[in-house]
Amino acid sequence: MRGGRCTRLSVDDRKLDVLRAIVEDYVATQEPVGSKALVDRHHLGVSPATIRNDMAALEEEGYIAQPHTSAGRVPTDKGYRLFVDRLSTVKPLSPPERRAIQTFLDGALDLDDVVSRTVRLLAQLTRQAAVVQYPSLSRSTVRHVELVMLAPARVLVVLITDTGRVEQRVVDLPADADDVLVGELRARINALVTGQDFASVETRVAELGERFGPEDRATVAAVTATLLSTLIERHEERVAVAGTGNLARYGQEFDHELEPLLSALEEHVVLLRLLGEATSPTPVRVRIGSENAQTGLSATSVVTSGYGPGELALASMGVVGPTRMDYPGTIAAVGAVARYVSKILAPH
Amino acid sequence: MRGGRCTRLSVDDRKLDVLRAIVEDYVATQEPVGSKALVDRHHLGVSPATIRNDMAALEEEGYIAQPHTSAGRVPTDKGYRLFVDRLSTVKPLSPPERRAIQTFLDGALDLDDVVSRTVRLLAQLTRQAAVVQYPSLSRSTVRHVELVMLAPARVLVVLITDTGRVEQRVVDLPADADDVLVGELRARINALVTGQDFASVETRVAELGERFGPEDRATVAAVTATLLSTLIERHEERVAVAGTGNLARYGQEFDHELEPLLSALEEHVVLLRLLGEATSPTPVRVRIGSENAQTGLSATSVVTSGYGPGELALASMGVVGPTRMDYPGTIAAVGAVARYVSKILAPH
DNA sequence: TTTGGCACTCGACCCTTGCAAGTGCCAATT
DNA sequence: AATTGGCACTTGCAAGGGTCGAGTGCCAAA
Repeated sequence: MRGGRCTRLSVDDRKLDVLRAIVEDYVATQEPVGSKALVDRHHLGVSPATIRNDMAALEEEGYIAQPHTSAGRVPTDKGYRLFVDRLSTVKPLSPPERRAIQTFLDGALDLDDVVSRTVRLLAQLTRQAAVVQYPSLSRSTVRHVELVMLAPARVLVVLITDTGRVEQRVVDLPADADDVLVGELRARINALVTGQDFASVETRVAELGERFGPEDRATVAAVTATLLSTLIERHEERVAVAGTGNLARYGQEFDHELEPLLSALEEHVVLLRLLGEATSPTPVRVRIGSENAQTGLSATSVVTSGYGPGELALASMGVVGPTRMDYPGTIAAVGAVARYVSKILAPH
Repeated sequence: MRGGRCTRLSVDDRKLDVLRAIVEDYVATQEPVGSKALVDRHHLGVSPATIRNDMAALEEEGYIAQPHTSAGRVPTDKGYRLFVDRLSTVKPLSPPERRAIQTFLDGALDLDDVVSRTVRLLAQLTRQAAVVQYPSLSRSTVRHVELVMLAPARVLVVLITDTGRVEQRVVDLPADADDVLVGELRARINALVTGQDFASVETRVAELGERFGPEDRATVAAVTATLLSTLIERHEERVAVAGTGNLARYGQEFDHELEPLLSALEEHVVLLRLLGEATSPTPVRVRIGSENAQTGLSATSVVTSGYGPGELALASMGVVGPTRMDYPGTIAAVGAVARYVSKILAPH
């Protein structure tokens, strides 16, 4: 009978098929799925009893589990992982969804607007919570540095990057300064750093003090120190969040764990760790349940993607939801949005 | 017996006393409160039966209601209103709370930092969701306007206010411009608007075009238009939110209404309407349940206060929570934080 | 290797019952 | 007139008990 009358699957192939069916059904219905329901909904050519054997094996191997002795099976984190890695095909977005991405993002005015639109778009498309990291400074180049005197011993430092991002800091100077000194400093800094990327700025600015008289060195040092700390500390600091309300719909399911989840979504430090360091824009990354235990979100899955103009990603964006999420759909949405935003950010 | 052996309350006074007791007990226990429990916990010198009569009267007048025919009484919005207006005394903050406010806010670096610390502080003190509006531009004065050429026909407009706020916009010019023109424009704009408040800027900038040659007028107009729209549109736009997780603790109580609430807390437009227009920093304002029905938050109460350096408030901050909240404590916390932040923002 | 049958488990649901809290009313008291 | 104790009534809630159904594991047969 093996390899017989029709295109027959080998045993292991069918087991994987069963796992896929379990994941799909469970994600759709939110209820433990049993052997009978499985053969009804998917046309596997075998009887429930056969499925039961396969399920027992899958449970043995840790891919599924049963919440109660006599209930259906539920995928484990390990099961979802296998599903994502080997069993799912990327689900292409529907034309309306594609249109939504375009119309939603094309009207963006500046960088802030791009980010805020993106995060709301992601939340809406996936019906989950979305997180978007502002493009990091480290990979951008400096467009302009502006110094503005606020008081005799206070200067506002404004840093403008080629991605249109503006960072500001107030510096208290060790001694009073005049417009001439500040003007000269502004000119020299700009001559040194305009067009440079972050790493270069660090080395170039260091030598700056030598070109000024000893009496001004402290002032120069204060300004450059602030400039550098702005670059470093605000490095990848800011994130935008939207769609937390979508998680409340799953509320019952997270049970009483909703509060720490919402708290975590307000903690930008946690979110940044969650988004991880961006590598290259293309691949979408999935972390499932216990895989992000360090961040205290072991009940959730996270789907992220880097984005940015070139081949290198400037930052990350992603979606946070229950482990029982529609992985193919979410992966497709995050990937599509990340690609589109990257295109928008490309130099024009 | 009236006015007899001890300090006796008149009937109406006792009814109010009963209402106060009901509100306090209900807020503390979250459970409908009955006549027996009332005389046990508060030493009113009368029997449960008497209290029952008073409660019947209070219900008649709409201050309390019973969820089920034979359950205890629960305050209505009208009851809370009376409680807040006439029955509650401001509960002074505990010394640890005062210390927390100081240590938490004193380390703030710049305006962004003040706002983000404030909102987290409020959320922590009240154990509810907190909202803080960034100081509005309209009451601030202009410290400096900076123009930076990004490309021959693109200029970045940066607006710096005396509160340390920085707003930015990119302008596409109708024609190429050179550094000379931009430099002159920068000088003229700053001469006109530095130190002026928003209302003055609007009139002063209008005449600017006349001082330039006809060929440059379109360029000048583009820049000034952006400057004005920045002042107007970003008017009171930004808000910070924290503590949404605290609302999840009340989760059961909001029942399935948690999702729209979380969504509303992400809609800055709604929040701004909620905070309302700030008048003067001092009085704390309370909106209870149905009183803010327009914003779709009729199940919640909102406690707000204006804040800002002078007698006029620059912006508002507040707290959103269930109608069954600890009003005296919340009012005290919001008031104290608003006063402290105002002090920090005062010119130094 | 697959299949049908069968006994077993266990949560979900429904119904009943008892309980406790709370109310409203009334007659008695001060 | 206000207050009080008593009493009957309502009603949600929790506990107990029985049934049902979905699902499993195992085993013998094909």
